[in-house]
This record gives sequence, structure tokens and C-alpha cells, in this order.
Amino acid sequence: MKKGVLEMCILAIISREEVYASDIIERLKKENLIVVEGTLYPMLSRLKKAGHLDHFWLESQAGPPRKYYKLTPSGEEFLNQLTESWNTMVQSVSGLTSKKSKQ
Amino acid sequence: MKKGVLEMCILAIISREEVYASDIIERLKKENLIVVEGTLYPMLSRLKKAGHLDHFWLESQAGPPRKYYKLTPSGEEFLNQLTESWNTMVQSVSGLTSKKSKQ
DNA sequence: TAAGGAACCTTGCAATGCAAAGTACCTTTA
DNA sequence: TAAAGGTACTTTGCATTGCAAGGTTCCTTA
Repeated sequence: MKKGVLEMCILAIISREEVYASDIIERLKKENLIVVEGTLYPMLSRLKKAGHLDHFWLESQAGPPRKYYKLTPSGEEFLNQLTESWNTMVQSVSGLTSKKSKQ
Repeated sequence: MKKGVLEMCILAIISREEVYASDIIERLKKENLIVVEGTLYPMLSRLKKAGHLDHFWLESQAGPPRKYYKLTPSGEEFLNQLTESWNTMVQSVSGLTSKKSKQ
């Protein structure tokens, strides 16, 4: 029912810019969505494995190289699906919570 | 991050009317939210155990007696909390998905 | 060359949602 | 009055998910 919200957020971020893991965590935090590495890395791997993401390495000015992510066409489509069902669910839920029809 | 959406829906339904399990499933289905017994019963038990729900038995016209649920004061408060953080999250997520600022 | 930071990755646990199977009660019907 | 069937409640076991915690590797700086 409520599956894929985080996936959707992450794909949405990646669809806007090419980012690496720490960027994603930062973007989420800016929206008050706290996600940690132990959550993110496995999810990125899953999405990659499912064919929704690609990555490439880029050198950094300081520190080890970074893994940048990018949506595949399949990823774009998946994001659209997730967004659509998210919107539907928000509708549904507000249909339940807004009704103050106690008596 | 996205915890408690289903709990919120169920508490919201119970807060409006005294219902038993099948009623809840039906109300959810009416909003296109599919929830099955194997999900609902354990969740009702958890909420009861946490002090958010009470129940009482009522005879049925046909079939075994039904367990009707009712929110406790703690349940009311919990529902308010859940609703608030749900609303916040919806805001946050739409902040991420609506930005079409690719370049 | 040691220390520390940045980035990535893995492991193990707890919670959640679900399918499936099980139990109990009540009504109908033969 | 016993069998059949329906309604309701419950439990079990599995897959997924989110997370804390602990590694590993690479790079810079002192």
C-alpha cells in the first residue's frame, strides 16, 4: 500500500541532478527527511540491480572518488509509476483523515 | 520516516465510528486502500496493547460476536501526532517531486 | 608516515505487511 | 441433530525495509 515512498524520493532527486550518496542525504535532509547511509546504499544497489539506475565514478577535489547516479529510461518510467501511486495514496488517505463526520 | 500511515488510517476510521475488523477493511477498500486480515489483526492487537484502543464484544444478527474498537484518550493523542507528521511528510515529499528544475 | 576525514559497503536486528492456515461460533438444511 | 457453510477472529512464517554499528579504502594534511 505505502511501498516505495523513499525510492520515489531518491529517484526524484537523481532525476533532477547527477548526485552521489552524500548529496542525496543532504537533499533529503533539506526537506526534513532523515535517511542514513545504512538505508541509502542498499537501496541504491537494489535500484541499480533492477535496472533503474546507472552510475559512474568521478574524482573528487579532496577524498576518494565518488559514485554518481543517473536514471535509466526504465528508472524514469518507474519514477512515474511511483509518483502516480503516491499521489493516489495521498488522495485516499486524506479522504479518510479529513472527514470529521463523527455525528 | 514514513512510519505509521496505516496505523493512522485505522485510528482515523475508528475515531469516527465504532467498527469491527471487517468494517475497517471495507472502509479502507472504499478509498482504494487494500488491507488484509493478516495485516489488520496484529496491528489492532499492537494498538490495544499500547493503550491506544479498547474493544468490547457485540452480538451479531448472524454469525459469531464481533469485536468493536474504540479509541482511548491516548489513542486520540496518538492519532493527532500521526496526522501531524503525515502532513509534514506529504509536504516534504511534494517539495521533492514537484520541482522540475532539471536545468 | 601517522592521523583523520570522506566515501563506500556490509552485517545483523527489529518492525511491518502479507499469504496461508487454523480456530471458534452461529445458522441453515437435510 | 448432525453436517455444511459462512462469518469472524487469530496465528505462523516469510520477504522486505529501515537502521545502527562496524568495516574498508582512498586521499590529504601535519
